[in-house]
Amino acid sequence: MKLNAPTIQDIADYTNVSISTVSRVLNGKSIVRQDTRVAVLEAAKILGYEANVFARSLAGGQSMTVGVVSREIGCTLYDMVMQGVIRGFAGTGYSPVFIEGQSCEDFGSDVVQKLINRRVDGIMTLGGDEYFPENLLKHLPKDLPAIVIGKQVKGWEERSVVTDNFGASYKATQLLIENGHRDIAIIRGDMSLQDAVCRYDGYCKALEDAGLKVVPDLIQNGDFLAHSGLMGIHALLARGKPFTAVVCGNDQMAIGAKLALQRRRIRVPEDVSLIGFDDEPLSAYVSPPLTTLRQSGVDMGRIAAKGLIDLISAGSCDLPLLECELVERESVAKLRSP
Amino acid sequence: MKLNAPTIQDIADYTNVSISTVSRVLNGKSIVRQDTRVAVLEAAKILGYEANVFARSLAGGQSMTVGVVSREIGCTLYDMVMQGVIRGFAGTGYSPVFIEGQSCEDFGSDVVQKLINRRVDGIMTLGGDEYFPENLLKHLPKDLPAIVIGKQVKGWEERSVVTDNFGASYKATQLLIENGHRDIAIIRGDMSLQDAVCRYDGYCKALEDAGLKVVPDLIQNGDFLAHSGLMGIHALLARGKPFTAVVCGNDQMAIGAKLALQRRRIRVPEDVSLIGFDDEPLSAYVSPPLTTLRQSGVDMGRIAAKGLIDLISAGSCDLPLLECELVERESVAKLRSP
DNA sequence: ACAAGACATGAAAGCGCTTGCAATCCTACG
DNA sequence: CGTAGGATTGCAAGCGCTTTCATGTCTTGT
Repeated sequence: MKLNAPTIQDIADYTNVSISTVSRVLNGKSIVRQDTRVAVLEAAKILGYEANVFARSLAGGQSMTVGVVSREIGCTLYDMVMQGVIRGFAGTGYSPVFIEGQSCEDFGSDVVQKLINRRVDGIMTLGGDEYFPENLLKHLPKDLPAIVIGKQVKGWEERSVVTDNFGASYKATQLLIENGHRDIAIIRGDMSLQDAVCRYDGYCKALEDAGLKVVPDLIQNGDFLAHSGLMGIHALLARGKPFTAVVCGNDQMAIGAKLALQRRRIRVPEDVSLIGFDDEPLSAYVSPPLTTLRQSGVDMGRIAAKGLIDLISAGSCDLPLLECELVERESVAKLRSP
Repeated sequence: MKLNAPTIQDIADYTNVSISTVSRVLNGKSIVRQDTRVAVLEAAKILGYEANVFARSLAGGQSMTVGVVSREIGCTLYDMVMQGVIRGFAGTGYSPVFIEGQSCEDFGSDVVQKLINRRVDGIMTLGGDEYFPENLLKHLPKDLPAIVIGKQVKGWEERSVVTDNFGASYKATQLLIENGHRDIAIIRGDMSLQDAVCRYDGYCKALEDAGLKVVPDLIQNGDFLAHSGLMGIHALLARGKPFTAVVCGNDQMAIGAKLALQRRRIRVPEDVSLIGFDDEPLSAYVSPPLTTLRQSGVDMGRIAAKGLIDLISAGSCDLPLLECELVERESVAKLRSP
């Protein structure tokens, strides 16, 4: 527990070279003779050297910290993404610093300034609504590596990790259609968030491709929380327009919807089929177990972390479009012949 | 978006004092004449000065970072605690740095060294098993502010934020007893974690206080995940010892248990009552809605963050013992007269 | 064998901030 | 009015590391 950790000076003494040389081999960017390099590296290992992040950063090197900026937190998926980010950076030497955005207007300059003051080596944004990552991104120094998670932003396709919400929702709706359903309702998530609108679009497209109509009375808004799923069913029912299936913006709402249905003595899936989104840990254990589309927030976070590190160190990264896996459980059933 | 943020030098120039003086007023620890102080502060505000964390830390000041060290993550509650911690530090100037512990043996010196290298101003530990926070704590420099979350450690009573698991579990069991239940099973959480054993102890005590026996055949181990709740019911049932209620180590397991029960055509709560722990978002929406004990991980995190800041700046903190609130829903019913 | 490069390395100047020590300025007191 | 002693402030030395710029050192071509 030495409080005075070894410095490059120690390594220099040990190796009989100057600290400049030590610095050079440690950074690996300049040319150093092979044997010197080896000697220094060895000394570093023996001495248990670990760079002082503060000194390094002060001197103009990397700060080894990356900024993670998110709009207000609260959505389960993005909580998981943050976990993934934390784990993704664990052991890499980089530490994520979280910055929560407040006002949407000033989001740009304000936050960016904070980030710059912190001397972050890169940033990532979480989630997205109408303005969010864009406002910030446009204020960013163009050479600051950045990755956006959870929103498709024009010009950032290469540097974003997003799940194919549209495609997944399309698949979900299609499953319902294949099971004979024609009157398919939807309880949408918070439409100010891109995830929600993509999922809605997928639903519409699937309907259209099957020659079905999108009927306004079967569209209900929610906010991604269970309670809005529950209320959504009541609202849908109140309209009098019959339906035999509903695609929900996420599992939380699906589970809320399920409860509302069951409370009304409407059986799931015998009377109406339900499909969710996310595959939360509990979704497999409600009754009936929820059919859903699996998406892993933790993985997104991990992938993003790796991507950002690549971007910082190599100048480029290779990010996949995340597909959702359809998890068929018991909340979807074939439409009974009327 | 000035990349060259104002420095104390700028303030010094602006105010016609030396940087030493500026530094002194900014740190507030030394004596500075009132009017100088005011002038400097004003200049700082006008210039939009924000301290360079790296320089400050390098020079021996605070690093404005705190270490958050946790055993392997994965438990929902502690995920929430981390969220709370992040939010708790948001806007305070301090940034949490997360360190995940690997091997248990070396947990002490190894991690502490990392922390020291990072020059953290304080640390907090998350969760606890047989050895965890202790091993680390004993290697800590005695003057490094620290707070332990989620475990009661001798000598750290004043500096820990823990929920009264024992009391809460006692209450849960008592509720069952009051409802006429006598054959009360328990599905415990991962007993290597203190939370789980405290809850088990509370269960035992409540039983004993009511003149009931703790019967081994009604004790089943789980791991806090839903699946273990499901398996737990099967195991319990297989033993042939009848029971009319089961207290579960957390909501996840309770929900798993519920599914297993329903699958076996055993009704909840008519045939067996169920009580969980945590009050997860979904727990109110399963059917039947789960009776449980509410505990807020986010609050724990927030409280801990505030506490640590107090500890760092004031040298002391005042932390409450968190009580759990009994949330009565529909998974517990009076025992039907046989 | 000699000069021109190509290579390697060292010296030194900071990065922005804290702090021990010395210098300066007041105040009260004799 | 002179001065001791505390209140304020300025100086300067780093904290550990990156990065020119300059100095050697070693190859090669002829």
